[in-house]
Amino acid sequence: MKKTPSFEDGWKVEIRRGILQYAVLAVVSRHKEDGIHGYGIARELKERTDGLLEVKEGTLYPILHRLRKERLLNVRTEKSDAGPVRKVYVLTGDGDRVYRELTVILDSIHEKLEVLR
Amino acid sequence: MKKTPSFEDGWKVEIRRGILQYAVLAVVSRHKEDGIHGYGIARELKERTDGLLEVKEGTLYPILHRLRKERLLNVRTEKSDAGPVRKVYVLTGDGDRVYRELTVILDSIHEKLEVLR
DNA sequence: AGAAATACTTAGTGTCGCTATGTACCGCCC
DNA sequence: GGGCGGTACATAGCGACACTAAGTATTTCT
Repeated sequence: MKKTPSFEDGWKVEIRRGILQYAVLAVVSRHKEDGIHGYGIARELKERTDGLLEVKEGTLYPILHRLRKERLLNVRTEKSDAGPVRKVYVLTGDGDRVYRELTVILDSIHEKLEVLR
Repeated sequence: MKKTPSFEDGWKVEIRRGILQYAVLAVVSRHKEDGIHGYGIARELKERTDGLLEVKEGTLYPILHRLRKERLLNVRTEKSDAGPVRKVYVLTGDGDRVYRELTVILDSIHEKLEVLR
């Protein structure tokens, strides 16, 4: 039985767009010098937002690839004590700059939406 | 000379996704019984958000068509004193319900993003 | 050996905002 | 009466991206 996406599902997908990339930057940013690996990002996103910003792997890894291509993240590899080699991400200088700019934009949008109400 | 979209442009496009449809609902919601026509929505969105949520017509009208198809908006026509016939939009019962649900979701996302920082 | 958790990858799909263009009606002014 | 600017709506084509779904690979525990 194929699950047809409900209208509400659609809204949630759309609203998440863009926000997710910002959320990833935010999580990486909290792990300043040490960095954090993809799987860990997924875990934090889920746990620290009570499941609201949970991401599937097929969503997260493309985001990480993009952010790396844009030079917002650097990657290094690291052996894991349980599982295959990890890719550990840290913010670049640009990444930190963009993250802070986006914070301003998002706050501003939220403020304007309140004005509209 | 073709203008290649910058990285920052890309972010703004993504972050607006979904938000715009909510913003349209918000504007229509403020004009409860009287309703408001498309062009007026565009004007309000631009003026009341200091240009931040300005929409081009090619963006707005598809949104209105979608919202109508989803039965969140009703339409009636109305003669204009300057220009062609207007389509005046009002929220349906469903529209009002979805608008309020989305308000909760958006506030919640904003709150969770602050937790992530 | 098999299961389970960890960890990353990628192909295919649908949606949506944007650009660009087209259509059409009105009032004003020379 | 013809042009112009503002009003008002419609749509084709495009690129970006989250999602679904499936696959690969490594380690630990039983």
